[in-house]
Amino acid sequence: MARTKQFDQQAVVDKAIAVFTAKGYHGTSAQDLVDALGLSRSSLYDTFDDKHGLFLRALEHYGQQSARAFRALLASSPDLPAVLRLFFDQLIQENVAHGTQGGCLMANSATDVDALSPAAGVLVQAGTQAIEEALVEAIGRAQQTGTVQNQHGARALARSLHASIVGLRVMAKAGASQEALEDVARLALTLL
Amino acid sequence: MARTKQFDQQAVVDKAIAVFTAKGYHGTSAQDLVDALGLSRSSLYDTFDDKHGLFLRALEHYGQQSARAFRALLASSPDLPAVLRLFFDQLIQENVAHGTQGGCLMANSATDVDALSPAAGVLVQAGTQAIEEALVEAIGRAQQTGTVQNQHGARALARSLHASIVGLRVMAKAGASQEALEDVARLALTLL
DNA sequence: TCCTATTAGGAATGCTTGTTCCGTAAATAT
DNA sequence: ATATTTACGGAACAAGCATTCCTAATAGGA
Repeated sequence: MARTKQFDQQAVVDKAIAVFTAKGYHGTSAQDLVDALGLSRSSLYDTFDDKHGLFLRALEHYGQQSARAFRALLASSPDLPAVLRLFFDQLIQENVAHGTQGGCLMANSATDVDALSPAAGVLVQAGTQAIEEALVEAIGRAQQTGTVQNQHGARALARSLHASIVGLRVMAKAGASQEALEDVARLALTLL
Repeated sequence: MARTKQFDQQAVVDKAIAVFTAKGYHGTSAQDLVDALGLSRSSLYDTFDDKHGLFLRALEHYGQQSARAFRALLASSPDLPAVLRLFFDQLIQENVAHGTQGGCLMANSATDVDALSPAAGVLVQAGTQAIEEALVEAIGRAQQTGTVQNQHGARALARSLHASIVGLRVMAKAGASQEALEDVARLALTLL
């Protein structure tokens, strides 16, 4: 019947994730998006309704993508503490390499969730919950095989670890040193 | 020689802290500030140069104020774990009462420090550092009296606790349940 | 091949933003 | 008491914002 879309919608959303992560929602202008995504204003508004619609899509996609990746990582080895140590190391290396730049769209959005929409709040809650569930499952499995001690419940451990991960990310953006981040990671893992 | 300022500069900065905390820097307009601070545009620009100048003042003042309050709290009793438990309880109650609203201007600013100025980055770094130092001193003292175990260094413990506090705040804004926040607090304190 | 639905591009719009400017009122120093 | 310096309030400004609309190009179905 008609012309097909000339751009990969998924790829555009990925680029939008990068822009929103770097500049924040309010700090990103429509012009910024047009420049970075490589499509016209009209296509942008036709496809995503408006700036906020694109942001929601980006947030949703980021949440699903990061949860999936995290779940895969946790399942990649039976030695959960080792996997998490690796995860923390990578996280720290990223932050050392990129300085205060980069970061987590979910955490960034959480801090100004009031200034965003209720819909964004729902997505943030869902995203963080998904990470927690992934950790709960992995810790539960590791506790059954004796890889992780049973002193604390799997869910409590998951929440604690998650808070440490989030805290580490924020402290990294606040300009913490590599040693500081390593201390955070090391002590967080002693709870397992 | 001339007229004196008719408003309390400190009080104005305090109000600005509240506005910036609630709406974020980019989400706060000059009109928002005029409405909330109760002074005219010209007085605002005469006194603080511009919006960003006021923000820096607010950030600096918030950092000093919260560090001072935190230091006082930590010194209020020789039983450091009990004091910190109380601190966490208060933090959780605040977040339960006010929902996702409120929060920490320092943490909020840290997440979009890229979109702000280098000067803001310096203030964020100084603010977080002050909190860490307060914790290091208090933990060091508690370790000497045997109130806190010596298994981990004071600085590592301070950094770990700080990350948990920050993580807890962000998770609260992300819509975490009271039980989740309590789990985070409880496990963070087991390291002492 | 022609028709038509739908894209892309970009000019145009109205609104909000941060900031400045000016006339007026007020307070202190002499 | 007066002069002078300054804060004050609000109107005014230019720039940037998100969004819409119109036109021309394009790709697929008949």
